[in-house]
Formats: sequence, structure tokens, C-alpha cells
Amino acid sequence: MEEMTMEKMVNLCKQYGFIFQGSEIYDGLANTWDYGPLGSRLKNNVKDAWRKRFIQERKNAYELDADILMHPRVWEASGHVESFADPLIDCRKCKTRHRADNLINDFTNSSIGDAMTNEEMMDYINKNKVPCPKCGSCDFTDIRQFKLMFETYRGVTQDSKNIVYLRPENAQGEYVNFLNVQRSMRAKLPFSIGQIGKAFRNEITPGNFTFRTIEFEQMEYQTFCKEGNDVELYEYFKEYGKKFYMDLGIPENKLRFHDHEKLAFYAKAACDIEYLFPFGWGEINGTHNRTNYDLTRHEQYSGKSMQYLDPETNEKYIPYIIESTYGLDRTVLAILFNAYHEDTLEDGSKREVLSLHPYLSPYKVAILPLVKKIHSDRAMEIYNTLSKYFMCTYDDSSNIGKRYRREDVIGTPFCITVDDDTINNNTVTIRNRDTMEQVKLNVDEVKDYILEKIQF
RNA sequence: GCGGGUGUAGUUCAAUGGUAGAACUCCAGCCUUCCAAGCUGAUAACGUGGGUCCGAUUCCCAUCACCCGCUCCA
Repeated sequence: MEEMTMEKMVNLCKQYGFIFQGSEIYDGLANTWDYGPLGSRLKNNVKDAWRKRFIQERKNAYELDADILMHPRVWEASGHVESFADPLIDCRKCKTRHRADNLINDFTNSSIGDAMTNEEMMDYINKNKVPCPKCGSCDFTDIRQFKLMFETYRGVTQDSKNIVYLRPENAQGEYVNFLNVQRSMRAKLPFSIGQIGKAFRNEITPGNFTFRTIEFEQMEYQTFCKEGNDVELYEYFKEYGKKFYMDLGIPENKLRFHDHEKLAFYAKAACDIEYLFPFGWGEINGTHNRTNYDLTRHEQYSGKSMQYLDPETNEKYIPYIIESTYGLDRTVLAILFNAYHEDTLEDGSKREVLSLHPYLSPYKVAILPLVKKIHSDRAMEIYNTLSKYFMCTYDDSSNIGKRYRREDVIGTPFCITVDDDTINNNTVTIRNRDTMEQVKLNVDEVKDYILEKIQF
């Protein structure tokens, strides 16, 4: 069997309407991708699966849909305005790019660069003849601030007073609404707020199809708890995340935990779940113990109390937060790679199959009249009935074998063939994508048969 | 943003300084009662912009996009 490469996946996604290059007719806009008819179905099904596991099936879990645009002070409180911009510097000799602060820190084997302004760093580099780590020369361009947050303007004039940012992460939406959700839902700690939504980062790097894009969607889960419960919850959500991926059909040997050695300023502990992509292990989930850092900062910056009154002990305190973030686009990509395989049939012919969990499949059922002229009308009746319950597709072109193969490669779990028996005896043949087994069912039983099989 | 590579139909590939060719896919039809069969027909491409030239898909330059590597990714 040929190995599935990123290039083949990009082609397959384009060919069958999963994912298209963004703005393709204008030669594309780098690192943007549009989800086509099947891709959006798949993506929405992943979201629904996540909602089911993380909101519906859990107690004390609430969904939120916060705005992308937030008050600029939010990003000062979160630390993004300060730290989400890299001071970049280029070596004129060998053309390599470096972060100026890292250059100084590595040179001095300290962290003095962290506290310096751009001017101070530039002075330091020139005075101390800090060499380029690659070529050893000291001939650098000026420091340029590379802002990782997208900026736009609110109102008619474009000045710094009305800059608003496209959110670089969703988490702050949950944090600023912590008290609203807690009060309106009469929630007691520990409770969780989940949110699915887009975030934007002005990244430099091109990145492996939809793995790394400038606009991306996250499924986030913030659990608010009392200090002391945080360590246990952190471990719990790591495992819960892994279980979620395995429920989606990803085998354990394609998943691993990756603990962060270098922690962000807000985090006490951080661990990724990685999936084995063709380009190597890549992060698809991140679980962080953010302590009470974020709420404390929001209390400082907003002047509003973020304290929780514990009804059991009458204590007041700022909760700890365990964050578990699922990259939706990355999860979809991992699911696609995991699901794709080629089969060799008994007669030696090949078929391409997307063995998606039926819950995730864009179409649950394909309705196929065996002979177009004879069975189309009855098949269309069945389509009209079943499509009230789940996504169906209808195909009457060319021969039946070809239509099976088409459904295989887009991951449709069931094909219903309408033949003379349907017209005479009201029975259809249901063919299973993975096993290729066929069963005969009365038309009236089909709906329940399918509904049972597509549960997550 | 740097270095290298690649841009021809939906996909995979040809050829050519002078009307761009095929296979598969897709579409229409014929045939067909369960796994990519066959037949007929149709649609469909030189990434973009300059330059050289009588004439550029081909040569040159720029640009855009993609791929590999670096850098980056609290």
C-alpha cells in the first residue's frame, strides 16, 4: 500500500470537496483554507461530538459563544499585548533570522534580554558584539517588532485609540464571563465553560496544510476549581482528552502525551496530546494549569472582583483554571489521515476508503437505485423520507460498483440499494462501508437501523 | 522572512520559439439486477504581470502560490 502523504491528502480533500485552498482563483492567500461541502459537514460533526462529550454528558458544564472582538484591555490583562510580539532581527551576512531577546539570553547564558526594550537590546548587541550563532559575524538589521495579533480599527478613524484585536485565543472570553456564567447558571466549583470558535494569529510560518494557519478554530474547555483540586483535574483532563480522540477512532499508538519543559509565564504545568502525522508528531490538544493567573490579572485590570464565595466554607478566593484546548482544524486533519486507507479486494482491484466514525461522516447514507430507469422514483421517495433524520446523498450515475467506491472514499458508512425487491417486497439492501457486508431490511426499519449505528 | 525546488485540464503526466496531447476523473447517452467493465459523445489547462522576439506555454525578470529545509510557534 502506498503511503499517504500530505500532498495526496491535499488533493483528496480538494477532489471530493472537503477542503479548498483559500481564495484559490486569486492564486490563494497563504495559509488560509476553505472547508467545502463535505469538509464543513465533517467539521461540524466533530464539533457536535465534542459538545456531546464535554457539555452534554458532563455535569456542571456550560457552553459559551463569546465575541471575537473584545475590549483591548483584555489583551493587556492577558499579557498578549506585551508578550505576543517577537523582536526579530536578521543577520545581514548569512540572512538568518533570530529573536533579539533569545540572542542576548543565549550569549550571556542568562535571561537579561527578557527585561530589555528593543532599543536596549540593540545597544547591547552592538556594544558587546553579540555574534550571529550561525556565521559568527555581528552585522544585524534593526529590531523589528513582529506582532502576532491581528489588529483592526473600530470606528471611522484609524488611530491607536481605537485599535481592536482579533482574538489570538478564545480563553479570555470564558474568563471575562466567569462570573456571568457562574451566577446565571448558579454554578458551584468545580465547573467548566466550553467554547468553540475562531482565533487568529499572524504567524510567520507556513504550515503543513491546515495544521498551522493564520485563522483557526478551537474547541476550548476551561474548568474553574479551588486551588488544591487543580493537580487532580489537570491529570483528569489529559486522560479525558486522549479518551475523546480514541472514541473518535484514533488508535492509541498514534497518540502520545508531550509534557512541556519550558512553561509559559501563566502556567504551572502544560501537556500536549500529539498525533503522528506524516510530517511527524504534531500537537492536537493542549492542557494547561493556568493557576489563578488570568482571573487575578482581570481583577487587577478591570477593578472588578473575581472572587468566588465558597458556600461550603464561606471562604472567598480566586479560582484556579485548568484549560484544555482542542485544535479543531488539526483534529479534523488527524481524523482524515487516520481514516484513509487503501484496500485490495479479492479480485485484486483497489478501493480507497475513508473509515470515519459514522457519527463524523458527512453523509450517513447513500441512496442508490440499482437501475436508473427502473428504480429511481422509489429511491427518491426513500431519500426524501430518510433525509429528514440525517444527511443522505443520492447517486444514479454509471454502475453500482463505481457508486460504492465513490461513497467509500468520502466515508459514507452505509449504501442503500433500491432494486425490484424494494418495489415488490418493500426491502432494500444495506451495504456496510468497512465490512462490505450486505443486509436486507424492510424499508420501514432502515431509519432506526441507521440511527442506532451512527451514535457517538 | 531566508535558501533550494516546482507551477500545463479536477488529478497524474507529455510535447513545443509558430493551431498545446493523453490517461484517469467528471458530465450526457447507450448497455447493465450489486463492487471502479464496455461503447458513443461533451466539457476542461500553459499561475499572474512585464521584457526579448515577427511570434513566448517554452528564453529572461518580477510577482503569487505550493513543496523541502531554516527561522518562528507564551
